[in-house]
Amino acid sequence: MKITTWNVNSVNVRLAHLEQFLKEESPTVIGLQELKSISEKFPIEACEALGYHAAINGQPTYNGVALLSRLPMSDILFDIPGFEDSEKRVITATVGGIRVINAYIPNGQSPDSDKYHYKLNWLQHFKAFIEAQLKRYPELVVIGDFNIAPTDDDVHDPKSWKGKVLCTDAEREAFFQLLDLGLIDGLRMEAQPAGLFTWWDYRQNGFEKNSGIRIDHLLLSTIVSRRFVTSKVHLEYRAMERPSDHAPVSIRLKKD
DNA sequence: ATGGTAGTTCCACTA
Repeated sequence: MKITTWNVNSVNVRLAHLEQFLKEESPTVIGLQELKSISEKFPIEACEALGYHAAINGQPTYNGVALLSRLPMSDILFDIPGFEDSEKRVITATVGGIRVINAYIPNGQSPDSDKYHYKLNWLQHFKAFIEAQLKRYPELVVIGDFNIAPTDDDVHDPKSWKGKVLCTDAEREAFFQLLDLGLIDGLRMEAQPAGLFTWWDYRQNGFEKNSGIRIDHLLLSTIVSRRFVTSKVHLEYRAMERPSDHAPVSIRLKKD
């Protein structure tokens, strides 16, 4: 089983890249973020033609998330139940016995903005949601664009990022509170070389210089983590012509 | 300290 997360930064602009990824990498399930599309304009036929079922939580202009799966999806859940939020950031489904929560966590803009407080508050509700889901579905993964670089090892230049949004102590604390629920950072299950990132700024040739950060994550529940085989950041998709600013990130699991 | 790029929408806003 292969599980992928990818912030595509507009699903319609990135459709050719997405189709190539589905063809060549054939993930069992992929969580997409930043669709920037209403559900009605999601390229569902193109995905179905490649053998994927689609569950879509779209929104005009901003946000929007979806799950594509080779296997049928069940118990599909939209957003965070009981949390009033006009932004479409979460979609959850059960695939092949695994509960997959796919999220686009708020960016927060800057620590002195209202959006930053919205982010921290959002994370508290997200934590409660994961906790409840874990009780019901112990075989669970949380994937997506977390907009948090957990440690300085996840940042190309920790000095310049210190105290900036995505790297503040409060955001990192919220991230580790998610792990404290009983989740493991999938990409840290095996030793990694320094400079392992998933997002690079479009500006200043960020990717060419590998001045990136690691903000896209796959968190595995204890039971799922026992099936871990390997993980991969698909750098070649960030190196393409007119790419998303995020690379797809995958983990592979043993059958049981 | 600033501004660099990309996507969408109505030309500013978010990232």
